[in-house]
Amino acid sequence: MDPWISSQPSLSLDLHVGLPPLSRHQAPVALAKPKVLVEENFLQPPKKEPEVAALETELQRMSEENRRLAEALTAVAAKYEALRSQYTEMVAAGAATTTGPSSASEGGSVSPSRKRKTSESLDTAAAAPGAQQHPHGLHGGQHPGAAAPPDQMECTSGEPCKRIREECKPKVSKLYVHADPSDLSLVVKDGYQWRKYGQKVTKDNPCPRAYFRCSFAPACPVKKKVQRSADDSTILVATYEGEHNHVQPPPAPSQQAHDGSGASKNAAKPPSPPRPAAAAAPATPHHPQLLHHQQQQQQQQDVVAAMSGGGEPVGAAAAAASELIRRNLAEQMAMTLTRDPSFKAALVTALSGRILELSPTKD
DNA sequence: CGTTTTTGACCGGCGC
DNA sequence: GCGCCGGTCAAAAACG
Repeated sequence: MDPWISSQPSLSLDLHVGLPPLSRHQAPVALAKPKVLVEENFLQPPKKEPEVAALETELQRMSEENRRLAEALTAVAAKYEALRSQYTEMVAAGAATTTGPSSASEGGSVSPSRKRKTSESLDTAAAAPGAQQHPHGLHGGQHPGAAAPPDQMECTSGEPCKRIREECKPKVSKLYVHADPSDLSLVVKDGYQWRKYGQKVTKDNPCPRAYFRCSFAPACPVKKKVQRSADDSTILVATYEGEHNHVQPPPAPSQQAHDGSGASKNAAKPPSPPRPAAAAAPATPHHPQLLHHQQQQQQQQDVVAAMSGGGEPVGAAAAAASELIRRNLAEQMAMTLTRDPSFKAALVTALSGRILELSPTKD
């Protein structure tokens, strides 16, 4: 019987547990826990109609599939880590051979502070508290806060340091955001709080470049440069340097007042619509890690384009490479999501709410 | 009144 | 050595 069930077409646990093709790689881990919730709260009714049985079977099947996918994901992650460490070693070896033992060689001749006034060094000292322990932290990867800004690496020599600094550039990412042409503000909403500390007109671009610093955490080394594209003034190019060593600020009730350089007081500037504005660019990410993934995606797509001979007809090999890269990216994004505790919590909350909503006892 | 933005000046890197 | 240029500082102004 259970008229409730038959009257619930949405009983299908319509939480997208039934993975669309694309999410096949990302769902397993994230859904593992909520699935338990479902089983505990949901399958207890003793009576099992055929539909329920079918659903249960389906659920089990998906559980199995999820497990398989989770294993595959783990394997891929392991391979990725191995490759990454290989790459890191190669880069380190390259730096060692071209520059020698670096920092020690010329030590001492450092300018005590590259800043102007003498008191400045305090600033950098305070800005690198504890967390910045990775002298050669090549792209901190998934470790938020494992990144030391290039300028603050404990390298005290001249050239070697420079070279290493350049090789650590991967931590610089770019984000292209489509902005309303009438909106003159250089505001890129990315979920963080930014404080503008400078603006400059650069040579190669008539539009001024704005410099932002993360204002949420005083010691956060992340900097952001925002400038309109020289080619298309409707495109804002945001360049991020470094990685946040703190959690993302809680989502503001009124988002528009929080990100983008504390735009709350930009009365002189036209009020930008709260909409994140992301037509030409990957949608404004609320998770900076996603942002970085998007950057990586773009970079890797560029690589693919370069591999294909830039302009020449793309061969099957390039297409295959592109496909491979897409898959890898999807997997990386899935890993990022599944590692994010807040994402899991949100998922659990959503599932719980949904289940309660559907529950026959709720009435 | 506290915080943020503006903006001119300063500093260091780099090319010539 | 010199000049250009990008990045940053910091005082003053603006804002809520």
